[in-house]
Amino acid sequence: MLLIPFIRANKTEVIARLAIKNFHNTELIDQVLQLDDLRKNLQQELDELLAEANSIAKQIGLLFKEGKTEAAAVLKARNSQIKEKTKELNQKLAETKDQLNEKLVEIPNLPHESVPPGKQASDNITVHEEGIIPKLPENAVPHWDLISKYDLIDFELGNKVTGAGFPFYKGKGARLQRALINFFLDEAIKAGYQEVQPPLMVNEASAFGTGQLPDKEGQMYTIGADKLYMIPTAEVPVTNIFRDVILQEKELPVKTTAYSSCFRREAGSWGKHVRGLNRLHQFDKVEIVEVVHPETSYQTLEAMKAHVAGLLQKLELPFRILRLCGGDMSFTSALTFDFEVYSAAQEMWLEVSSVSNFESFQANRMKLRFKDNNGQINLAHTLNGSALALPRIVAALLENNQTDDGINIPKALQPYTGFERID
RNA sequence: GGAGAGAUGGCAGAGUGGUUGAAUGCGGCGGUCUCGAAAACCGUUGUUCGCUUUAUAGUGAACCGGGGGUUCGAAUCCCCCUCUCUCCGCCA
Repeated sequence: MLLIPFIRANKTEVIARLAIKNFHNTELIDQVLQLDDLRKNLQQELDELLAEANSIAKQIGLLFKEGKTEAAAVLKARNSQIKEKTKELNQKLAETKDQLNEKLVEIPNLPHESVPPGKQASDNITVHEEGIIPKLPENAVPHWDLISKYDLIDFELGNKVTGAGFPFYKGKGARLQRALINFFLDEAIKAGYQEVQPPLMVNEASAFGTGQLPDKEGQMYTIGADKLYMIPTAEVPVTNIFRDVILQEKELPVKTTAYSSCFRREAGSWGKHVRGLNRLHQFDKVEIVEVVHPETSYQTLEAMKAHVAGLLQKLELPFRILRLCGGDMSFTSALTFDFEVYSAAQEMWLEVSSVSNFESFQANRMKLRFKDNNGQINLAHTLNGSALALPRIVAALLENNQTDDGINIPKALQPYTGFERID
């Protein structure tokens, strides 16, 4: 969430920049500022009363020691009255804080100045494109046909055991998955990220910390009996490692990578865009997360992009990078680049990674700070990116590398798969 | 799941109603000493919110797992919740 003093000092700019994200609720901004004023007034009033009560209580203590019980009784009565007032004020203050927070949390992050305006995916800007789109054989087919031809993934079985969108990976299909996970993790470790294996469920506070709550409750699977949420991405448990943490400046940057299964309800999507591996309820992903000094977060964003691009180059996949427009960006992001690979048989670009700088938005929500060398406490910046999401990578690998009698595995991956071809 | 014990500052650990934001030790930071370092010694050491002609300053308030209560006054008494540990049961 945004800092109130910042909103107050830059109200016009805040409104203008939120408009890029198609957020036009200026009333909400005003309400936040008004509630904050009220909060301050109540705080002041309450503090004064409490100060008086404290001093009287001390006097009573002294009077008792001197045996002046009558004088003490007078003060006691006075303090009882003050106490009634503080109770009232306290309640008002708590209510005001709740209301303020409720509103504040509804204001999205400000987009970076380089974010183009726009309403939907078609307004995104392609900033980079590389790799060769392969010429497929005459009888080339989409990955779902290849998957059944070589018996790599069983959707029907997943359907039986769990439901649509929860496939079984089998044989070389399963081994390809495992190879990709190890490849991605090893590359991340080489780039200086520390590996963690996070829990696959998180509590409410964590889901709030990274911004899934209160907004996107519907996106997550919930474990109602235990008030837990299945993670939609490893970003959630990994970033929340740092919730309520004050780091030392010299500890920055903190670079973390994690492999996890991800669970997304994604209700209401049908058609060929969700066919095969294009969209699943459970999928695997390797995520990279960084906590950095505010001054270096945009350099870090570039480094993360380079890392993701390197992975796709090694996998020999044609890809492009998009600068997301205001309307297509997430609530929490300040600047996001999407990576899409070309899936040659579907003749479609598939999103395989999203790399974002959240600046201090998440950090403010989860109170992730660092103490600088002058002893000052500041909010850190957080970033994350997929490096990479598996299913669509698998789809593109299968389609782009198909031949009449098999599928070739890219060289970089062969040490991990232990085989060079699927046939 | 059953029984018991506990939750205090970065860590360890005192504190059972009245200048206790909290002894002491360790760690951290600054200094003295030293060519330098170690040792020793001295000093310092949390977070949040408010106010003060925004001040690496002053001042008020809050915080001893979380929430509520008793009291003029609570880390200290009472209630609820959460978590941790030990033993038993179960289990990979």
